[in-house]
Amino acid sequence: MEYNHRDIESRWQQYWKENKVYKAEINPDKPKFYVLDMFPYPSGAGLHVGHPLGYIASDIYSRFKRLQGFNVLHPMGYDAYGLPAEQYAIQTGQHPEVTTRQNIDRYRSQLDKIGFCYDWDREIKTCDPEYYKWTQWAFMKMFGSYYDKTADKAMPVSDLTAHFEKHGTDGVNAACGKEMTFTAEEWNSYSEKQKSDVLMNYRIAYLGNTMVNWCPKLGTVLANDEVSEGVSIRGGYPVEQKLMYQWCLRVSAYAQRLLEGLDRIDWTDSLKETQRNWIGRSEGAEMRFPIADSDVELEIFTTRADTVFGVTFMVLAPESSYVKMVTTPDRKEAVEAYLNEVKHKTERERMIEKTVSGVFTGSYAVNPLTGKKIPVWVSDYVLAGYGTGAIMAVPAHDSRDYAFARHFSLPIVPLIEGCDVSEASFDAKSGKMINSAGAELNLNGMEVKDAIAATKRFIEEKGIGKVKVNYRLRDAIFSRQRYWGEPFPVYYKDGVPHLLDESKLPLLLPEVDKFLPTESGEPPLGRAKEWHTEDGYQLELNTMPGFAGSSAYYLRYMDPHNDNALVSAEANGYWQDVDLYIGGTEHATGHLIYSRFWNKFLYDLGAVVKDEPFRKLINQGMIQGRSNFVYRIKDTNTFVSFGLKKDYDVTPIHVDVNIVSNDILDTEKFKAWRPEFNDAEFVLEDGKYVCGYAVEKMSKSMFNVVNPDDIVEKYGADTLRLYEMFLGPLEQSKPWDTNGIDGVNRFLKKLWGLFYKGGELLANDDAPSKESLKSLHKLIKKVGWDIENFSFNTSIAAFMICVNELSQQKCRSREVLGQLLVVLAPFAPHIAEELWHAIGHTSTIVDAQWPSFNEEYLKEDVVTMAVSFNGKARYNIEVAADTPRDIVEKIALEHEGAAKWLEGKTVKKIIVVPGKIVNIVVA
RNA sequence: GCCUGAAUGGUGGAAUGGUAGACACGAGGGACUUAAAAUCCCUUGGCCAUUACGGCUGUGUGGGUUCGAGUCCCACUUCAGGUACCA
Repeated sequence: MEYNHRDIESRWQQYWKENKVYKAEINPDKPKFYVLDMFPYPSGAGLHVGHPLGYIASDIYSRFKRLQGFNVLHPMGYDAYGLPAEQYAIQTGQHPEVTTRQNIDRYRSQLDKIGFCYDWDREIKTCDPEYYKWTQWAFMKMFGSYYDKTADKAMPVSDLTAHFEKHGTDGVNAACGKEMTFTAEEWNSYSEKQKSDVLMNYRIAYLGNTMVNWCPKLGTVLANDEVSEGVSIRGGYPVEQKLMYQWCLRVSAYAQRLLEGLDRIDWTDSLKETQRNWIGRSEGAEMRFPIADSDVELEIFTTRADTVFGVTFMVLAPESSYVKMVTTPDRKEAVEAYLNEVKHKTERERMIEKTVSGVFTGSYAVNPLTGKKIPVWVSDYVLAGYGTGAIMAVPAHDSRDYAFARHFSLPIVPLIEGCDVSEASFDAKSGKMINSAGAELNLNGMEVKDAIAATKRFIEEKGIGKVKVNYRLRDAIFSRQRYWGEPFPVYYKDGVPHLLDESKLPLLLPEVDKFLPTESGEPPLGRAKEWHTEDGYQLELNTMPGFAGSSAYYLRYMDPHNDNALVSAEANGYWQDVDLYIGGTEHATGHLIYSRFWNKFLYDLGAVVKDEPFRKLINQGMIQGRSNFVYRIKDTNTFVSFGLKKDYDVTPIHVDVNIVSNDILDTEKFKAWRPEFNDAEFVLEDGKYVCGYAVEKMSKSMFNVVNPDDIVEKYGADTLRLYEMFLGPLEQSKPWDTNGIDGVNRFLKKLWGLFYKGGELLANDDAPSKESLKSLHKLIKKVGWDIENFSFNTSIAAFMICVNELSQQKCRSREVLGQLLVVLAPFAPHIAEELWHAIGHTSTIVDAQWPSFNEEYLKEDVVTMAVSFNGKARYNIEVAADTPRDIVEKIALEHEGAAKWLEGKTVKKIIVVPGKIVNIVVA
């Protein structure tokens, strides 16, 4: 009987499915283990071989944990809301739900062929009302909460209003958009609209006027992580800044907790560092600079309080509200002209040009430490959204201020001993202070670090400013002007937003005639005829962004069909959190921040038991494409082989990788590939046409897409799984190269050959030989260690070695072969299951027990040790494994070769590494 | 600019500070075959030898620590990824 992967794999996949072998249920008698993949967005292109990489790794880990006796939760689902389906709908009129369902079906069939151990009964789709009910629910809870900084957690807004009624803002310590002060009387006299506006300043989900990334081509706003270098990540369309009234989530309130939480989770240092940078905590001081002859005070933020004696001008962001207050009448025209100029520059232009520009406002600020008057300028290098939107400029010690000062010929005062500011600023935070003495504060001679501390202390004492921590992390913009997303459970009554009653959830996405904005520029939901409450109030027209549905999906898997809660206390109490999360790094500053925020919020509510959702996270590398090229001689239809192309004037042309094998082109298939190549001619080398290659993104236009279905059809799922792991370290990005897949396929055939010869089963009940046990236990030890360390590629090498050894030993022991199969089962479950039953087992290998290895079998009787002189290996000696050190030394020195290396030298010392090395140090 | 990470044969990649190149691909040679495919065996970092299970050299560059460094430390070069007028 030959190894027939088609028959074996379909048969066992069917069996696992029918018997619900992978169903996970709460079992308090067993320890739980939750393994999660980042769920995919089902795109129209289907899966290519890069997608399953992480899924295969998590599948191996899940199966391994299960064999070890854990109750494993390993679910899968779809992040089903998204722009591509909607763009497609706009073009074709096809409802996004239809497209999405088709794509999901395609994904499912592709995934099924690879033999994953998902519990499909727990499948979720973010566009399913049963699921998005809980996305809407969480939004309502956020709307109904504010962040209390004293309690350091989210609290009900009703607590806040109760406080306002009694004490106004007195004693309130809450995260908010801007500081507010009012009395209880004032609060009580406010209209409903006014109260609503005030509360928006505190709610965790709030409506706010914010500068957003507006993408006119997509007709929607985008989050910061959906934009890169001034263009949208999806589609690559230009993005501009626009002020809009939008739903936002007060993620910034959680900045400190998001930062601290990183210390308690097992993620890579680089990913944690990326998040730390994104959160961007910086400690500094806020300081007030009064404007001369005016009541206005400029509040600025600085991390370099020590440089206050070197401030030679002030700069305001163009969007800053200070600009109007300080511009003098004679400068009004110039300032307005500048603001207008800046407004019409897109983010992209600003970034590319990076030219210095600005305008003087006509006002002067007074340095509170020196009393000197300094000019106030406006420039677009200061950002409105960070700090206070105003800075004190210290050109000697900040490169941006330096460029500005040089451009406008403003003075530069060095503050650090020995620094040279004739060519560039001195930005380093080290050295001794000079030129920094005022009437009340003298920093001269201090180290920068001490000077910063001294200045902070001084300004707090004098009431000039206060110590302040700033974060770069912004609130998340939560509105999208799109159709294909979760509707907000919100309606408007007299311009005031209200929540729907919880019993009305889920609020279903309505039908529309077209998926485009309305003529009046409203989002697509403006087209829905019945889009209002029973009593006629208008429902919210925006929908939620992509990250809404993916922020808590891991919780829903714990209890996917619960209609009364996102997750029951019982299910959450048992499954707790994700023990292992596998996915790409591209989510580092998007999903992985939002999820952590969302989870912490739910934790504050008491809805979940863990405040960090993902205990350990592994990032699988990206699989890039490997494109092949043919070289056409200019103005001909003749193609020249790679090695000879230098002799001709050629144009490289992408060629479909599926008609190339080991970089050799199948010239007949090439002629048939496209009509224009039908009469192609070739200049060959050694009778072959050799193609060039390049590593590029895997995409249709490069003709380098490799479909997993084709691999499964030709070699089988087990071969695909092994080969994907064998390509290299999981976390490393690498190009897909089908060359080499024969190696792992041969391995599976050899494995099969251990069990069958002809049609005859070879396994027997003979006692296993000592060397077979050694081969086996070496494998068990190695693979167990490898899986825990995600070093799957080296495991596969170990399997190959083991099978070769057992084959040479003619090992047919049922016991040894059985344990080999159990160890292999996480990697190649189909063939393992098949052979497991072939040698007489009746229960599935999925439920077998991971074998423990026995060190006794691994011990060597005789070991070979390398003898080296001054570290250079010279000859080997063989000694019994338990030979004492002094005897080993003696044997090494008595070796026939020793004399040659010892001639005329004296032995200084001998280092013995048992079982490995004897190093003789000679003079 | 800043932050990560990487650099080892023709290729993908192995190596708790202990004989670098496991395992695999590719290539070359051989067996079987009318032939091909499949399968099996041998060789395969470079250089020099080939009477020798022989010598030299070798993990981006230059230093250092060590009996011993691909691995640790310092400086540098190159590449990849992330991030940026964040004061």
